[in-house]
Amino acid sequence: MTSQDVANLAGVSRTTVSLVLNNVEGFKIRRDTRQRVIKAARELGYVPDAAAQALASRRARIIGLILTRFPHQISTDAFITQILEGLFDIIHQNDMRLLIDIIEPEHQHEAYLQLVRANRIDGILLSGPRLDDDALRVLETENFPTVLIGQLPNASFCSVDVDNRAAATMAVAHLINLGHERIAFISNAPLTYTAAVDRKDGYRIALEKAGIPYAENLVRSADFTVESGYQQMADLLESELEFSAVFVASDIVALGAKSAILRHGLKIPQDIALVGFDDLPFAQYVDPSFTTIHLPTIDLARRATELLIKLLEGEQPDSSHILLETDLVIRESCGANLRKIL
Amino acid sequence: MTSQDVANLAGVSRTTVSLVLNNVEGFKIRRDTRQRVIKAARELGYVPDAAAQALASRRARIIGLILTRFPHQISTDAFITQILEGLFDIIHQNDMRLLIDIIEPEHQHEAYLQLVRANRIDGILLSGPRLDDDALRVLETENFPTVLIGQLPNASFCSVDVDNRAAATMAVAHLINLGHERIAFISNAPLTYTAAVDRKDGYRIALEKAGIPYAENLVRSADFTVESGYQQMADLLESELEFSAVFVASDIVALGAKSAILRHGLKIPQDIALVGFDDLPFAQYVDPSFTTIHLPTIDLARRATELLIKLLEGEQPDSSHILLETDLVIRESCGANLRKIL
DNA sequence: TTGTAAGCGTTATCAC
DNA sequence: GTGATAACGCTTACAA
Repeated sequence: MTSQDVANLAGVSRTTVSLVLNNVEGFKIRRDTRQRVIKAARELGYVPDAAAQALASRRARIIGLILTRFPHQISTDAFITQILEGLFDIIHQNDMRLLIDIIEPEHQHEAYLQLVRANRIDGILLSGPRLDDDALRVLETENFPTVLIGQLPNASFCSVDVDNRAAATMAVAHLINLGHERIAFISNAPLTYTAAVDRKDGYRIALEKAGIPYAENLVRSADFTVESGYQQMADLLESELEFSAVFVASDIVALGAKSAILRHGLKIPQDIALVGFDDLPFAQYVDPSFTTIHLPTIDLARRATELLIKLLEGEQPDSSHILLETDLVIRESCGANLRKIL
Repeated sequence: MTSQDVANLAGVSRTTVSLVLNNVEGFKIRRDTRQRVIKAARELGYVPDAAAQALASRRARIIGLILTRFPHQISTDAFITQILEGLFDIIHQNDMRLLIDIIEPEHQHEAYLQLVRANRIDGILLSGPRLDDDALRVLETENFPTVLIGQLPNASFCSVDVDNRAAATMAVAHLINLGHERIAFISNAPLTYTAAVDRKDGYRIALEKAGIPYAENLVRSADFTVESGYQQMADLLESELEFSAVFVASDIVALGAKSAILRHGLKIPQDIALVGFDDLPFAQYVDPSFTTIHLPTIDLARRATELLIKLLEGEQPDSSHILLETDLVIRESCGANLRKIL
C-alpha cells in the first residue's frame, strides 16, 4: 500500500498525491483532483510510510523526551506522569509522536546523542538537566533544537522552569515565620542537578535573610527516591542534632522523611514541622498532608513542548526562558496556619 | 556523515561497512578489514540514519507502548512509571527504542493503527486492554506483533498479566476472615477494562464462597483517578448503606476513598476496613498504610517486553499467556492481623 | 495545474 | 571476502 496505489486509483501522479495529502502551500491543485486523491487515500486506508517520509523530508515528526535518571528512580517518580500529560496535550495537537528515553547519568552519558545523530528525533525535551552533562554541551554547539524543563546556567538552550531558588526561599520563610530556627534541609537530588542546587540555595538565602546561621550538618542530599529520604532523615535524627523543622525539596523524598520521623517516635508537625516541594498529587492525601510548594508541572511540560515545536518550525520564540509561578500550599505538616507568609 | 564516508575512510565499499557494522552472519570478513571499518566509523562518529535503516530493513527498532486512557488520568497514574522501569530494562538490552502514545478511549479509537500502518513501530505493548476496542481486533486479524499487559478474552494475543480474579478473591477473603460481612466494592476503572471486570468478579466469588449475598448497591465503579475514588466512596457513605469494609481495586482510587472516609468522620480500620490493589510504592507510606494486593508490575512489563521482542525476532515464545504471582500485603488499613488468611 | 525524475541513506541480492 | 547495483517509499526541484 503505497502512494503509487493512491495515485493509480485517483488517476494522478505520486507527486500530486504528496502535494494534496501534505497540503503543500503554493500549489494550486484543482478542486476535483484534490477530492479524488483524498477519496482514493481514504478508500485504500493509505497511511504514508514514516521511514520513507522521514528519509525524504529530513523530519521524523518525533520529539524525544530525555530523562536522566537511574532506572530504579523511575518507578516512583510521580513527576514523569505529570510531564507526560502536558506533553501529549501539545504533541497530539501537532500530529507528532513521542519517543522517550531514560539515560543513566553515569554510564551512558552520551546515549541520547545517538538519537540525534541517527536523526531519529527532531528535537529534544530534557527534563532535569545536570551540570556535568557533557553531551548536552555537544547539542549546544551543534545547535540542535532542545528545550530544557529546568535550567542550565551559562547555556544557550531554551528553557521552561520555575524559580526554584525563590520557591525554596518561600518554603523556608514559611517555617521561619512559624517560629522555627533550627531547620534541616534534604535535597531532592544530588547537587549535580541544577534544580537541587537552586533549592538548596533558596534554603540558604531564607536563613540568611532571617539572620539564622547556616549549619552544614543539617544539610543532606537525597536522590529522588523515597528510600533516600528515609535514610537521610533517619541519619539526621540519629545524629542527635537539634532541629524543629525540615525542608525537603521533593514530596517523594519527603514521603520517606516523614516515615523516618514517625518511626523515630516523633510527631509531625508537633515535634518536627515539614515542608515539601512539587505538590505531587498524593501530597494532599498523606497524613499529615504536606505543606508544600506547588509546581505547575503539567503546564511546564505543555509550555516546553510548545516552545520546542516553535523551534522546529523555525519560528523565533517570543521568549526563550519561560518561568512559571509557584505557590506555597499550606496543609497540615507545619501545624496550624498561625501567621500567613507575607 | 553517511556510510559512504566511512567506506571511503576505510577504503572499502558501503556494502562492507554495512556487513561489518551490523555483524551480519554468514559473511566472512577479513580481520583487518573489519578493524579498519570499525575504526573509521568510530573516528567519524558515524551513526546510521534511522529512517534509511528502517526503510531498507523494514524494521524501525521501535516498540510502541499504547495506553488507553484519558489525558487527565495520566498524571496520577503511578502504574505507568513502574511499567516504564521494566520496559526500559529490556528495551535497552536489545538496543531498541520506545515510542509511547496515550489514546483516548472514546475519540481516537483507532489512532494507534496509524502507527502500525506507517510502519513506525515494530510491535505494540498495550497496557490495559478494553473489551470494546475495535482497533485491537484489527491488529489481531492482521497478526501484528502485539503483547497485552493485561488480558482480553477470546483473543489470540500474547499476554502477560496476573490473575486479577483470584487476587481480588484473596483480598476480599481477607476481609471476610477478619469477620466482615457487609463489604463494599469500588472498581479501579470502568467495566470496559478487562482488569476491572475480573477484579469485580473476584469480589463476587469471595462473597459467594462465604455465603454472603452480593449486593449491587454496594458496588461502585471508579475511573483510575483519586477523585473518582473520593466521589464513589462519598456516595456510598451518604447512601447510609451499612458496610464495615471496602475493597478498592486500585491503590490510587483507594487514596481518594480513604480521604472520603476520614472526611466523613470515620476511622480506618476501626469504622471501615480497607483493602487496596496494586501495592503502588506510596501504599506503605500513607496513613493508615494500605493492606493491598501486591502486583509485580515492573516484572510484568519486563516479561511483556521480552515476549514482544521474541515475537519480533520470529521466535515462537514458550508460552503466550504468562501469569505472574500476586501477594496479599498486610499492613494497617484492615486493623490488627488477628487471623491470617488460610 | 500536474508529471518526471532525482535523490534521501540504508540494506540486500547478486556477481566477481 | 568484497563490491556493484537495485530496491525501500517518499519528497521536491524542475519541466511541461
